Amino acid sequence: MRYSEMHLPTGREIPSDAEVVSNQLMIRAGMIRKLTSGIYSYLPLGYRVIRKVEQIVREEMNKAGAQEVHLPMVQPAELWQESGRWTYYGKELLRFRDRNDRDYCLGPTHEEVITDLVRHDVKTYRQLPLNLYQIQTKFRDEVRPRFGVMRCREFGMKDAYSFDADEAGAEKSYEKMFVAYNNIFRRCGLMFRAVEADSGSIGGSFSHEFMVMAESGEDAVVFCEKCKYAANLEKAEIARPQKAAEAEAQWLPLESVATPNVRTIEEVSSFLNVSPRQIVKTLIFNADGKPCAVVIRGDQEVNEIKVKNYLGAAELELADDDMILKATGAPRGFAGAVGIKTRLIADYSVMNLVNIVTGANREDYHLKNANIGRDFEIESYADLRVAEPGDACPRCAGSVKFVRGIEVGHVFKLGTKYSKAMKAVYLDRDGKEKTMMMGCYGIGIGRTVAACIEQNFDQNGIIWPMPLAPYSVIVTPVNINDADVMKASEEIYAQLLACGVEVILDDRDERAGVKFKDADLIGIPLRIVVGPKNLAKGQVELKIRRSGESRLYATPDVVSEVQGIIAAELKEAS
RNA sequence: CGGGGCGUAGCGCAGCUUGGUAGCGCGCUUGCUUUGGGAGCAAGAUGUCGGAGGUUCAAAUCCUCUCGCCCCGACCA
Repeated sequence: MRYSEMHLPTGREIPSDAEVVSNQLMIRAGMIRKLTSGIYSYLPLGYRVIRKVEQIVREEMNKAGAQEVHLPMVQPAELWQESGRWTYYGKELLRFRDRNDRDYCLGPTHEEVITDLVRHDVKTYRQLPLNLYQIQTKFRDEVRPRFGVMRCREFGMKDAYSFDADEAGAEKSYEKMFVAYNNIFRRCGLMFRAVEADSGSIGGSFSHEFMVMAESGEDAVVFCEKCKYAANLEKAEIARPQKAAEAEAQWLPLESVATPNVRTIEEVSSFLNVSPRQIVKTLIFNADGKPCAVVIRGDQEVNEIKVKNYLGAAELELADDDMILKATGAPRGFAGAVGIKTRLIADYSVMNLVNIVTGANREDYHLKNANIGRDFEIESYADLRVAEPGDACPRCAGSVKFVRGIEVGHVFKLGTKYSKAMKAVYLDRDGKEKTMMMGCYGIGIGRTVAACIEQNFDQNGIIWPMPLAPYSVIVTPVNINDADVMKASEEIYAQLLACGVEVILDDRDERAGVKFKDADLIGIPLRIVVGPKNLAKGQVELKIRRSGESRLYATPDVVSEVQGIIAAELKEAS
């Protein structure tokens, strides 16, 4: 394409409301424009990159045996009422009415629609397994959109849904998608990691997120240096410690101490001059309306997702002052394990503690030397805390480290959550009606593009990996008023086009500096600079965006050289 | 939803404290010169100062309300 004819509005200034690099660069490079909070337009350059990702996704999904469909974005309330999500989904579901006063929503995801489709058309085990996918616009009315297209309200997503006759089949479908996702992100030229993830209320033991490693990532990833274990911090397991030998001999007499207005762990620690490791924190949670106390060592944090999963609660939040008062008989800040009137579960971290400091369930008092088995009993011990760097790996003898990541894909087994609620059944070999096993698999297309930029940029702009580059090459005549320079540039451009290379000819009447800056900003991997001095010697310059390296080639050779580089880089990522 | 910040030309910003009818840089238009890392000179165009109401002889500036955007938190696929 001729640059002079392109709609490619690049900008020198960093937009004032763009926080992360990818967002700043996407705006400056003329890829996107914000329409309103969390809603973006893609301009020609940005949309080309989107289509690159989509194409890779299509190829790998098709290769994995999935078939592409296109489902409606506007969905009737009835379907969502059937699955139970009309009430459950909350405010993120954008609802509206049509002229006949019927309720609809904009699809934030498509389990309902796909399940409705499949239950209608699939009647026998002979039609299974089935995997259908689409690439489509989703709308989620995010509380707080941010980071440009990384967390926005309207976004392009590839979502796939698998239907299987049984658990073993579902397992296989999941595996296939897992492999396909690895292929997709590798082909996109990304540094990523598949990590174990919380499957939450959706259920099922298997769930993986595909994380692109980037400092700006919203998620923390925990991984082991020795083995392959990697998990989202939300999910990261803590190994169960050994129960220490009985330490009753060390037990000191229980003691009540006045601690006026001393509530937090820090306050208790300094007031009583004991380490937070010797204090036990007692948190009262409201689990579906019922109180439950969780105790954990004072220096550690409770992972609410673990608590929620452990209790099997639909809703979990910290109890309000009223519930705390009822459960403990004391105001916030003095809850303790001894004599509490609720269920009491404990994190592993308190298992081997003796002579514990804890709240007294009495205003302005704490207890010293509380001991499990003498002063209070724990209903059960579980892994309820947030992992920390240096924790023992739950799978091997190593220890874990933390990195940050951007979630670009998520695969999980749904089981029969939707098929059961919506009666997606089939007749099995034995003539019995059975419920289909489902899986669902998502990839954020725009987010993948943004994540790629987060991993590939420098001070001058974006550095596209070849597979996602909107154009592979830009031909830059240094001066369009020099007839020889223009003639050579046009020839190279025409030859590249003829070879099917995606190429820009920067035929603008701009100074060389401007053209170089723009080429760098939009991140074209290869640049052929045609200037009068080199041309006089029959040469042109080939500059590599990523390395900054530049080499001179005889004019007739540069086209094949470029083709070679492109082919090699695409192959490397395949 | 709680806390904070910001809305002035396409973009980035100043002006507001102390009211007097709007400015800078980039970009844009025209001309001349220049031409290998965001050129120079000259001449231009562009604003209901987010909106509504109020105070005042006079409001970008002060007051009230309202809308939008951003950040932190809460919440959440």
